[in-house]
Amino acid sequence: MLSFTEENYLKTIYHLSGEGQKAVLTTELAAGLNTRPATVTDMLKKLSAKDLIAYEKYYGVQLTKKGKAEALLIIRKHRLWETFLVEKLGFTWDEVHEVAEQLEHIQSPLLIEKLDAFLGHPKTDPHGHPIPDKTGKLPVMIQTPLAEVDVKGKATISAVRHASAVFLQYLSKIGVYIGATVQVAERNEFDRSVQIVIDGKKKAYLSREASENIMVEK
Amino acid sequence: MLSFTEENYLKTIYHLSGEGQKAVLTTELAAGLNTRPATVTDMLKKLSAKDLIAYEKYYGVQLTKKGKAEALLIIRKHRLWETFLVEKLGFTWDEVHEVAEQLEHIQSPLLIEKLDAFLGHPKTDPHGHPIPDKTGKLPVMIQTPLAEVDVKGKATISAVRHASAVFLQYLSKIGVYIGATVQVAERNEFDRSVQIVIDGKKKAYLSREASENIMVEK
DNA sequence: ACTATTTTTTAGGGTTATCTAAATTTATAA
DNA sequence: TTATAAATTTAGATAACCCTAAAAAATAGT
Ligand SMILES: [Mn+2]
Ligand SMILES: [Mn+2]
Ligand SMILES: [Mn+2]
Ligand SMILES: [Mn+2]
Repeated sequence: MLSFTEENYLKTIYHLSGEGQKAVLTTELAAGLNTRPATVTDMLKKLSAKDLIAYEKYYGVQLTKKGKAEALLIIRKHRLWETFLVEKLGFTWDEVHEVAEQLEHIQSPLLIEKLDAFLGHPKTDPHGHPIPDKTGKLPVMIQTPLAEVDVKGKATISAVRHASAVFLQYLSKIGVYIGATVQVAERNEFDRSVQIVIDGKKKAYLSREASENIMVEK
Repeated sequence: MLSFTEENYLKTIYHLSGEGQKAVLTTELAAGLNTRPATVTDMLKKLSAKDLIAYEKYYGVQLTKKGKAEALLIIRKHRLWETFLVEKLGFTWDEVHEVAEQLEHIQSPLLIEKLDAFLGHPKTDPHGHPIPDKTGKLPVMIQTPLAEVDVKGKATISAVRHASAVFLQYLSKIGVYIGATVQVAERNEFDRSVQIVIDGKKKAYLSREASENIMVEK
């Protein structure tokens, strides 16, 4: 069985590698886990011995099939719990991440299957992120950043790229939420900021950076 | 903040001391926590330094006011989660304890208050055990063991004393559940075993030991 | 190609929670 | 009261995880 710490390493490697594509470097991992490179090296040896990662000294690390499956299970639990907190307990989308960081480590296959059923087998979490099914399969999502939507183009907000509390609180304040319809009214070609209309009513201005972190379906 | 292990010590001291009355000895604690007396001694020094227990070498340990408050918070979380698992997720009463042992350590005051509200501020858990309120106050329960009910006497089953999976599964099998009405049809004076009638219909035989571990309200 | 810089690993410790075995203290019983 | 038994504590280690500082390897700049 994996320790709390080992699980966090696997999950972070998965995210930093772009869902398991490219290799992750020691320093990136140290930054992502808020720890020191020397500490990371220690743990990489341990995870490598357990066949959860392929580790090449000085050239970074990738998840093995086994490691990826573990990572996806933890992400499944994280996103199911976030969904529970919002849908059933009335948390706001900016309050759930920290609690889910703890709940994702609870060990009970029965619990997670019952929770999934209780929530009606959701496909996405409160941030629009896909929830892996029990075999680790991710629902396919066709999404583009709002930054790439043409002027006058309409789209539906389907996810946020980063789920930091300040960003989410800002989005709530200006009226952006998952499921909202947006139209790009105007794009400033100088700094790529946009003016949008939400649900055909509310107007809001977004910086290029904000619009790159909001994902839409057309 | 308390570690996982420290929390388990406080909770176990609370239970073994009879809700904080008598002192608990090192060996009892070692047995209750499935560890060695030497390990317990180490931890008692640590908890004592943190003013969570009053520890007198060779004469056992008692919770301080602070330690008791922490213990009651953990018990509150444990029992709320057990209630959630049964009421909302459809677990049976013999499946919840192990999972609640993990969930009770999740740190989030907001979570526990929202969970309490979601469950409708329950007073007791699936085993009939009282749930402390957020100030640590326990609802008063007037209960007697079924072993002490007079022959022909009627009562309502309100709790089980021990919540081990085998005992609970046995009770379910013979038709005993919290809220059931029981009448003691006959008591064998030789071994104090009883014959009971559940809800005026189902008959069952109980050993003295079983009847001492079933609590009723008259 | 050869320094200088950056990244990564190794060396050497520290903390928490655990253990077994030995020493000490308390309890029991002749 | 004094020896023996039982309970408890102390001594000495180990494992997991983390740290800083030093050494080694890889990369970049001339
Ligand atoms: Mn999250
Ligand atoms: Mn999320
Ligand atoms: Mn329990
Ligand atoms: Mn219970």
